[in-house]
Amino acid sequence: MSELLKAYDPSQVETKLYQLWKDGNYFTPKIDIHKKPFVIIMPPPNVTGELHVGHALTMTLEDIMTRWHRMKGDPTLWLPGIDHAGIATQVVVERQLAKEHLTRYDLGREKFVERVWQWVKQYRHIISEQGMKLGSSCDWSRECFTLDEGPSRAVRTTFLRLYNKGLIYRGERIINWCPRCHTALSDLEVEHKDTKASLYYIRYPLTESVDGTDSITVATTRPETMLGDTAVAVNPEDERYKHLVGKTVLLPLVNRHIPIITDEVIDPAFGTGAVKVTPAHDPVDFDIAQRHKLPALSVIDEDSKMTGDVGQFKGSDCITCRSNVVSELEKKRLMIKTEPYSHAVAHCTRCHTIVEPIISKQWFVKIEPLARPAIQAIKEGKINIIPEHFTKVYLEWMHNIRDWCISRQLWWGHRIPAWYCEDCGNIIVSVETPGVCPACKSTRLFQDSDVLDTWFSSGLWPHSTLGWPDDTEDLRYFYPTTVMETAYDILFFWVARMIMMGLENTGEVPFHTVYLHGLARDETGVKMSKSKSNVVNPLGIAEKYGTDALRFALTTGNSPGMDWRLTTQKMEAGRNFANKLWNAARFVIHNLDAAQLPIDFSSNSKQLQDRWILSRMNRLIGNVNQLMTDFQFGEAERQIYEFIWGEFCDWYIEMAKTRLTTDNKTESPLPTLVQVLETVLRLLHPFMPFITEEIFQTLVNYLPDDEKRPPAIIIAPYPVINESALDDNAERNIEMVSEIIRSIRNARAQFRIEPALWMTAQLYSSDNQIILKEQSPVIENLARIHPLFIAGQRPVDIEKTNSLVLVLKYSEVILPLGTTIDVSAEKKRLEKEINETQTSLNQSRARLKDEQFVTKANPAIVEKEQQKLPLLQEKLVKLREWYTQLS
RNA sequence: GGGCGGUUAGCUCAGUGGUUAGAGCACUUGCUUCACACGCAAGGGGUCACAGGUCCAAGUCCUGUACCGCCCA
Repeated sequence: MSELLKAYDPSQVETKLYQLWKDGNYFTPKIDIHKKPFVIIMPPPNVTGELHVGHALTMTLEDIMTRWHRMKGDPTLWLPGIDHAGIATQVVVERQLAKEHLTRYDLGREKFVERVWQWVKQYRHIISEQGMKLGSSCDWSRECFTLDEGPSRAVRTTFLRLYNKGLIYRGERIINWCPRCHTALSDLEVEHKDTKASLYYIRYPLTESVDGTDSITVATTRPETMLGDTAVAVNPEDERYKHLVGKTVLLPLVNRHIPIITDEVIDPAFGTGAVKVTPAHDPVDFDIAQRHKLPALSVIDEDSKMTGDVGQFKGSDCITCRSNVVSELEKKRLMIKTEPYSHAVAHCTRCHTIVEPIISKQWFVKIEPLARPAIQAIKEGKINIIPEHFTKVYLEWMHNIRDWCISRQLWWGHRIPAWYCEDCGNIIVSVETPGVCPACKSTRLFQDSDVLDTWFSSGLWPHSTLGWPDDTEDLRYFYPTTVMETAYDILFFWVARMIMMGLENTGEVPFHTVYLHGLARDETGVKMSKSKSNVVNPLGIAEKYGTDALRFALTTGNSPGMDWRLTTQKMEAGRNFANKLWNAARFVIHNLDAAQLPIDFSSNSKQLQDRWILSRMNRLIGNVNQLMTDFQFGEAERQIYEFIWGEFCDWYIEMAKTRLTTDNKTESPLPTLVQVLETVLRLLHPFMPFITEEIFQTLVNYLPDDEKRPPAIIIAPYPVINESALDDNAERNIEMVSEIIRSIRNARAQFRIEPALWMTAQLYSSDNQIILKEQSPVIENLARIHPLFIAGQRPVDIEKTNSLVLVLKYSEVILPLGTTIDVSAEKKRLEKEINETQTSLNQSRARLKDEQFVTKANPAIVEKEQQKLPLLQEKLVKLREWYTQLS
C-alpha cells in the first residue's frame, strides 16, 4: 500500500479531484420536470477584489447544501455570479488612478470605463479561481456578471415597467450626497457615527416684541446652515412658545424674515425646544417644509462649499463657514452659549466622507407598493428566515422604508434607460436605445448620464440570472429558487430588495428560505474589514491546512446568525480530523489489501461489535438527515466528527484489530469496516469534499466490481437510515464491555501499573457471562489482561490486601495487584462511590414515586428511569458488601 | 430613543424542554501499542451572568435586572 501516504496531503489531490468533477460534468443539473429542483443563486461577490474568509463561509455553506441535495438525487443548481459593485469598484479604480496622479476626469468617461473593464477582467478570473479552490460545486457554465447582456436587459425592462406603472419617478428631493464620490447615496449607503460636537444656542430677534419677549433662542449643531433657514419651529403643545407662534423673526446675518411655526416632530426637550428649519440641508426639516409649504434654500453645493446668496461666506467650505458664522454671531452678541453635544453624523460607507443632505433632482422608486407584498410574503410564511429572529428585523425595516433613490452620479454601472429630447424636453424611457422622439420626431436625444444603484440589479438577481424577462426553460424550472444564503449584514441590501423586485416582476417569491450566517471576526474578536486590514485570505489557509480543514473550521459547531472567529486552533482541528479519517481509511485499505479477496460489504454481520457500530451509525444517519433538513449544518458536522473519531476509530477499529490479528473463529470485521467507512465518507462528503472523494476513489479499487457503484462520491447517494439496524441490545452490551475496559485502564493508571505489563483479572456478572466470554479477547487486548477469568458470582474469600475490586454498572472486576494496597485509601474511595450511587438512587426513586412524573412525562423517559433503578440498587449492594469485607 | 443578539470549563464556542451539560485548544499523568505523535490512554476543571416565574422536568420557555456587542433612528 504505497499509494496511501502516512499523512494526508491535500496539496497532492485537490486540483486533480476538482478536475475530475468538472470532467464528469457533475455541477450542471439535468432538468427533470418530474423532480423538484434545489436551487441556490449565489450572492455574487463584488468584483472589487479577492475573496476573504467571509466569502469562504458563504461558499462553504452553499456548497454543503448543494452537494447534499445533489447526493439526495435532486436536480441541483448552484448558480455563481459576480457583481460589478458600482461605487465600490469605481472608488477602487480611482484609487489606482490616483497612484498615477490621475483622476477619472483626466481620462474621460469612455476611457475610464474601459479601465474599469480591465480591472473586471482580471478580478473576475481570480474570484472564480478562488471559488474552485474552495471546492465550490457551482455550475460555472451558467456564471453571470451583473453587467452581462441578459441581466442588463432585465434591469432596463424593470426600469421601464416600474416607470410605466408610476413606481419610478424623477424629482427634486433631499438626498444623501457624498461630496467626495460626487454622487447621491441611498439611506442604506450612509453609516451613522457618534461624534462629539457642540450644541450652539443662537438668539433670533423677533421683528416686533410680543409681551416683552423680543427674541427666540434656537439650538443647533450646524450653525452654518442658518443661512438657509426658512422658519423656526416649536412643538404645538409647548406652552413656553404659544404666544410666539405665527410671529416673524429676522434671521441674523442675512436679515431675512422667517415665520415661527409648529410641528409635531419637534422635541420640546431638545435644546430650548425651538429649532431652526433648513429644508435644503436636513431631511427632517425637508419634511417639515413640505408640510408647511416653506421654501427650500440651498446654501451648500456639491463640493460641500457655501453657495448662493450668502454674501461674505460664499465659497468657503462648511467647516470654515461654521467658525466664521459663530464668530459673527458672537460679535453681534447673538450666540448665547455652546455646550458639548454628542450626536450621530452620516458618513459615506465607501469613502467615509461626511455626507451632506442636499436637494437634488434624482430618480426614485416609490417603495410602499413594493414593500406591501414583500411584508405579506414573510407574514404568510411563503418565505422563511433562519434564524427566525431576523424576521422581526426585516419587518421593522420594511415598515419604515422610504422611497429609494436609485440614480448615481457615477460612470460605472447600468446607465439609466431614459433619454431627453433636446427639442421638446420629452422624457423617453425605453429598453432599446430610441432613434427619434415620439413626441416631436426629433433625433436630438441624449441619454441620462447617471447610472443605477448597484442594488437595483441585485434585486433582480434570482430571476435575471435565469433568463427573465424571457420565458426561458431555466426560469420555468428553477424559479422560484430554494434558498438564499448570505451574511445578515446585507439582509436589507439584498434579501429585502430581491423579495420586493422578485414579487413585482414575476408575481412569485424569489426563494422560500433565507439562511443568514454571521460575520467574520479575527482571532481577537474584531470584525474583519479591509479598512482595518485584518482580512484573511482563505487560500493561504487552504494551502497551509487543506481546503477541507478550512471548511471544517468555518462550519463545525457554528450556528446561523452568530458571528464567529477563525482561529489557528480550529484550522488545526480540521487538519487533524482529516488526517484521522485518512489513517482510518489507510487501516481499512491495508487490511483489504492483505485479505487479497474481494470484500462484499453489503451483507450484514451478526457479530455484536458489528451490530453495535451499524446501530450507532444508523442513529447518526438519522440525526444528520434531520439536522440537515433543519439547516443545522454545524451540529450535523459535529456529530459526524464525534462518530468517526470517538466511536469508529477509538472503539470499533481498536476492537476489530483483535478479530483481525488473532486467528479466531469469529466472522471477519472487514465487511463492516468497509461498510462503515464507505458510509461515513458519503455522510461527510458535503462538508469535506476532497478527502472523502480521494479515499473513495482509492477504496473502490479494493472492492469487487459493482455496476451500480457511481464513478465518484460527489454523485453517490446520501446515506438514509436503516431502521432495522438500530439495536438497543447491542448498544447496551458494548457499553458494558467498554465500561469494563475503561475501568481497568483507569485502575491501572491510578495505581501506576506499567502500560506494557500484562496482568490477570476476574470478571463477575450473573446475567452476562455468555456475552462477556465471547468478548473476552477484546477485553483482554484492550485492557491488557491475560488470562481473564469469567464467572457468575464473586466469591467472598479474596485477597483483600492486594486485590482491587471494581464495582461497575453491569459487572464486577477483581484486579490482583502485585503489591499491597492502602486499605484505608481504598475504603475512602468506596465511601465516595457509595455516596454518589446512593444519591442517584435516591433521586431516581423520588422521581419514580412522583405520580406527576409517572403520568405526565414522556413514557420513554419514564421507562429509562425504571431501567436505571435495579442497576443502581445492585451496584450499591455490591459496593457495600465489599466495603464490609474490607473492614 | 427603539429593536435585536450575547453572557455556559482557563480560552474559543456547541447545546432546537428530558435526568449525570459537551467539543476543540490549554492543563496534569503515562505511552516511539504493528492506521494515525496531525497520535493513544487515563484524569482535573462548570452555582450554565443575576433575581423571580411556568412546567412532572429549565442552560433551554416567560418576566425583570446588570454588563458586552450589533442594527435602526
